Amino acid sequence: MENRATKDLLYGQVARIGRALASPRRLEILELLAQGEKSVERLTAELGIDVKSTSAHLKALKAACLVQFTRDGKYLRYRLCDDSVAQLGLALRHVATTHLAEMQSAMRGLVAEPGFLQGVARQELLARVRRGEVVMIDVRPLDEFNNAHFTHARSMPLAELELRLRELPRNRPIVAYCRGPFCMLSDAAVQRLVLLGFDAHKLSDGVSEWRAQGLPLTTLQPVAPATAAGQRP
Amino acid sequence: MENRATKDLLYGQVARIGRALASPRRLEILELLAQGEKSVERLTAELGIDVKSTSAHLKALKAACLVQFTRDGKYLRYRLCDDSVAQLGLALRHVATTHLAEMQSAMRGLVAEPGFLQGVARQELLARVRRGEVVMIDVRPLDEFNNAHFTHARSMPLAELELRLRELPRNRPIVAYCRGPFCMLSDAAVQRLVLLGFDAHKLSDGVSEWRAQGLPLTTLQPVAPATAAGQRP
DNA sequence: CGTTCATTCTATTAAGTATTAGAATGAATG
DNA sequence: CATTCATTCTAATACTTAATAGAATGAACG
Repeated sequence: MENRATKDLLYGQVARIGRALASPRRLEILELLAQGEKSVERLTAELGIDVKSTSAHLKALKAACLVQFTRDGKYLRYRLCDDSVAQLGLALRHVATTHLAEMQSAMRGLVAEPGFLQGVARQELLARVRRGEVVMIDVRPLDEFNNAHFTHARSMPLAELELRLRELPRNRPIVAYCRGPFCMLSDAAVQRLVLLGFDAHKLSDGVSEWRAQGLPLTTLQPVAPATAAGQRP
Repeated sequence: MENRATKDLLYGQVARIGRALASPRRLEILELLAQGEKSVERLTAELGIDVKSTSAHLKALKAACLVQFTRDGKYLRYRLCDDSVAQLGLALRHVATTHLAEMQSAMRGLVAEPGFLQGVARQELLARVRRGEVVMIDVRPLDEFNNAHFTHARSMPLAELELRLRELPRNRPIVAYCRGPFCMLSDAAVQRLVLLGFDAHKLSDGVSEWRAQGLPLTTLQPVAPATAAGQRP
């Protein structure tokens, strides 16, 4: 049956992508790369695993054409092939959080979305930030902020938070965001700020979520690198 | 490190979905179910595999909460949990066809998208169909047509094509579609019709693609069954 | 009760994967 | 040339998976 062979081939190719998405580590790498290019060394540090292991995962992602790299001096800088890869990650997370009960309970452990945000549409939140009624801080490392951030957000990396407390207002709400719903940088920031008496809240959206909703971002590059496959440069 | 454990848990859950998508068979099942509910027996026939094997794959999809079933007499009727599952399938196929070179070459074997469709926006095609300038046929089995089809398309299952040739016009273009870009029902129909002298063309879109673009569909059910998880009813 | 649809259990075979670790290699820097 | 970043190769262990097949079980039908 000719049909069978062709279908097996087509679905087999798609399944290669599925296989690349079947590892927690690789999903984490994709989320990190969605924040901007990163070297293998940097990824390794963020993941807290062996370099060789990172390299192996990157190889798998490259085989599925989800990431590319270019050499930059001694460093290899990896990035997502394309904005559609970030969208795929979003779709996957969306299905996961909607359908998997265990996921729900795991996320309850994280800092809850604040009451005053739950009822507020993203557009309205943005308007308040723009009017200065709410201060929005981006607690990711500075390079990720520079690569793309919510318009009107201020960079305030978690690592520098303690030293820069004076920059934060005590008379207005503060909203912190980071890489997305699974990233815990903003949880840590909010927890600390609340303890210090600030009116701090978490926004679980990250840049990918914001972009998918067509909300305003300030980006270094126009939108996406957008080329074909993950070949040697 | 508490962070690590939580992240592993979260990404581990998402990776379960990735694993479910890592098998060609299961992707094929998802595409079939995107056309509407089907019994295990029916799926088994379409896939051309062992019933036990179908059952095992369905179990895997159920574990990832991608499908649900209800009993209907002797039959168990499976369906996608949610429209977001179909969207995930679309996102996956999109990345695959864009990035994987081997996929491109495999698809070249299929009947090419006709020239007169390539430059035509979907809206314009729909307008022509509505005005009767083009006849659009849905060559999937009737139950799939009944579940959801492009508005103004006529049902003309491939199995009945030879017997119903007189219903087709010889003075106007015919556009055939089926389950999506990987389905070969419309390829077979177009090939046969062209051989018989009809001006027939393939539209590679299926109902999922059409829906994602917000184009008009006629559906049996409002939009989606939409409930929680794939538990025993 | 016998039949059909579907799942489960058993078991085997074969293939793939993650993790870890040590040693070697390649590419660019200074 | 020594160093750093990164990959590759090797190897061992352990786990997971797919396909297949025979036997048993459960659920509904008539």
